[in-house]
Amino acid sequence: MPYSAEHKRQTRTKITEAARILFNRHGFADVTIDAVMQAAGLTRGGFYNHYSSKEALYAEAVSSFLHGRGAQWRAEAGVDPRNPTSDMTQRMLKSYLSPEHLGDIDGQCPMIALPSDTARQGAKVGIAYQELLEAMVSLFQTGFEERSKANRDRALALAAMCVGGMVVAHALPDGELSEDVRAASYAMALAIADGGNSPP
Amino acid sequence: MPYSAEHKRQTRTKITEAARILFNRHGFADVTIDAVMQAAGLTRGGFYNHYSSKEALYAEAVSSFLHGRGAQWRAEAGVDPRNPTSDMTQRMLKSYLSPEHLGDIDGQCPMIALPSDTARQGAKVGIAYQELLEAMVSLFQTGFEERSKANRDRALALAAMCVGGMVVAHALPDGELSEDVRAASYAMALAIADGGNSPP
DNA sequence: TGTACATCAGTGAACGCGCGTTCACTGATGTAC
DNA sequence: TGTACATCAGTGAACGCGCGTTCACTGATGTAC
Repeated sequence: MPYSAEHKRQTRTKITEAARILFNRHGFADVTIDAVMQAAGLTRGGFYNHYSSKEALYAEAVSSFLHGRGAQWRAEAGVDPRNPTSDMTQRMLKSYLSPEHLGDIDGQCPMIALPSDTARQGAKVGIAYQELLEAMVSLFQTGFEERSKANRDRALALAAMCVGGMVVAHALPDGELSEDVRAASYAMALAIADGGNSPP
Repeated sequence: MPYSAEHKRQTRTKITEAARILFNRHGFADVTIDAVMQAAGLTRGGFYNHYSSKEALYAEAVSSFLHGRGAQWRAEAGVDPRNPTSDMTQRMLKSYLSPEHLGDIDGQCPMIALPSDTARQGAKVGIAYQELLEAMVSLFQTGFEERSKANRDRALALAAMCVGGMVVAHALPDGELSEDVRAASYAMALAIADGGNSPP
């Protein structure tokens, strides 16, 4: 069995990672298979040894964020849901709604970079998006002391605030307004997180 | 001067409106000039009598929402910023974050349907997006009694909550989770709007 | 009032280009002996 | 240990298709007389 399975796995990861970055930068339609393979140091034809279609690649690129770039990013922020600290949610919000995250197109959470592409792709892509959201919601829930319907709703709204603040800031060309939206969203998210079990 | 200016203006509006709906449904890349012109009851070639490029059309399609479908939609919701009532903000939130708005792909606010397309297009598109956001923020500010930095921030965060809740709900394939996000965002938005001048 | 004319919105064929995907081939590598 | 072999990851040319845009032409309509 020439070329170990490990070798193939690594190549596939290189492709996925290159794709994730390019999709973040340019969106689904404006990224070509050729560009992805070149960024991964390979040539066009080999793509179909690893993925059955461009859409399948897209789904995995979104999905890969959770355990790849996203995990690294949580580690840097000192956020670990399996070992929750009292300020975990605050750390998460600070990092997610930071100017650095907004400016880091390549490393940005795909929920921000790709929502409208995602909404129009096939089932696999939607599932990948949902995985990301559920991870985020679950993290917020872990940060709350009590597990209740009210707190789940709070976690969902908090996730919407995080994604919404960044999506809007990202779409605005005016840097000042963009920054104002980000900062206001961050402040409001903190307030929501600090609030009691009932909405503010 | 054959064909009155009025006639040309009407044709242009037909094209823009057809485009707005198709872009909402399928996104920038997956809408062809041919499809737009057909939907407007015209043929491909005439397009460039009205617009200089597909991107210019896109910008105007986004922009047109404010005084077109969006104005109609505000009227139906009983929201008029020039004649503010005490429950204007509540009405706005109820309508924007409603299940109906979420399901109405064709008539949906472009801030929800097209954010990632928008972020990657040219300057005109960004400006159009910003117009929509500013209109929304301004409406929320009008609804608040006092004009202050804290209330502007509250209006910005509220807008982020509205867009975020809908964008996320829109991207999720699981109808139940999608509905939970929408409902939680709506409840939280109401709480934010009802709160005092300080964050909750 | 009626008619010739000029304009330009609209038509539809054609152009050029790039992309997703396929395919016959190559050659690096692990295995059998 | 060394060598022939089989496998399949990777190559790069080619295919087919569709799209944005251009262009020469048509014909509906307002105006001048």
